[in-house]
Amino acid sequence: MASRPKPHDHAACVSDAMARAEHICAETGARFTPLRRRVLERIWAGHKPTGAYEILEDLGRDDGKPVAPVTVYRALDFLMAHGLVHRLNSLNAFIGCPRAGAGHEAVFLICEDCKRVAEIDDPAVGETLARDAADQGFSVSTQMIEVMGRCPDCQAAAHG
Amino acid sequence: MASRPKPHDHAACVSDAMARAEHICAETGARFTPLRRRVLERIWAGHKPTGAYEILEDLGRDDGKPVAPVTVYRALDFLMAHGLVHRLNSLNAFIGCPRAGAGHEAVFLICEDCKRVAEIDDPAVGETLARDAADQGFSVSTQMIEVMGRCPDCQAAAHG
DNA sequence: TGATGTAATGTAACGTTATAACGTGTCAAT
DNA sequence: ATTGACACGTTATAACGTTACATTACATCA
Ligand SMILES: [Zn+2]
Ligand SMILES: [Zn+2]
Ligand SMILES: [Zn+2]
Ligand SMILES: [Zn+2]
Repeated sequence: MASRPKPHDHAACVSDAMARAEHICAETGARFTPLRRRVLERIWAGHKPTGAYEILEDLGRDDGKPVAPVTVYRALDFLMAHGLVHRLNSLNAFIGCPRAGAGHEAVFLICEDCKRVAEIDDPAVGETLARDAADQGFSVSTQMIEVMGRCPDCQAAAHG
Repeated sequence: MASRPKPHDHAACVSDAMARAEHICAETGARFTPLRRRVLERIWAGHKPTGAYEILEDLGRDDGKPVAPVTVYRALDFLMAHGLVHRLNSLNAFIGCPRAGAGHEAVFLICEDCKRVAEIDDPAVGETLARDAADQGFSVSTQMIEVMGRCPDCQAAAHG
């Protein structure tokens, strides 16, 4: 509790993300419907990996009317297709992309303690993998790189 | 169908894997029980990613007596703990490790067409990731790197 | 040998994650 | 108004994974 390295104005962080989404959808002619907006908002709200059923429950809580799984998954598919969220395969969860729009190969640093995720983008990683794949005659379409470990805060908290 | 680049003597490939498993378990004092052996055999049999329930059904078919999911998962946990199989998170499936014993950070090349998987091990990838993580003050415990794309055979088959 | 402790497996129920199949509403272009 | 594309609703089911507790196998030692 001593230091707060990054104040992280989360309200701004969320509204930025929504504005970016709006912009991207407008550009591509994609329909950023209320449902999709709500799902994206919900994902950004906690700023950490969020399960589909977690979203589902929250949407249902918001306005009584229960939501079906498929509804959420469809929205998630849309958001992923437009690069607005990523799926974390090791967690069966989704997280907002802080660099939406840039068609990127991301690397995720997932804290095993607090579950927070940092998305970094080192082109060298993708290049190395592409080269390795090419050596095998393998042509790459997409990558999934998830690194588990401990974030700085949680290391400090464990003050080991 | 024209060329067969690698004849791949699969019988030998499987029996090698089983022998390695035997050896590793003997060394570490782990019990390579009949159940665990059957699960590992089943995974190697197809030489491609195999779902837990696929294994489950085959075990049940073998000797009438149905097998419960938990039984399979327990065996899989054991096999993973001893580095004999890997889990492919993007497929919810398991595959035998061709380099069992070496505690390694593997990279998986997964063919989206034929589902075959090549396991490669380029230390540079892990090093780069570790450095990237360190830059963020993040300490790495494990990694998961899965590359989707097309294997040489399937590229040839599509003769694009 | 039989008692004892530990690891492995059996059994039943349950929980979580994801998709299939088909119907209805919405909206814009012709 | 008709058409067609797309989003969303509804229901059911598939696929994946775990909890809790009972039983059995196996080694160790009194
Ligand atoms: Zn934020
Ligand atoms: Zn943390
Ligand atoms: Zn083989
Ligand atoms: Zn292939």
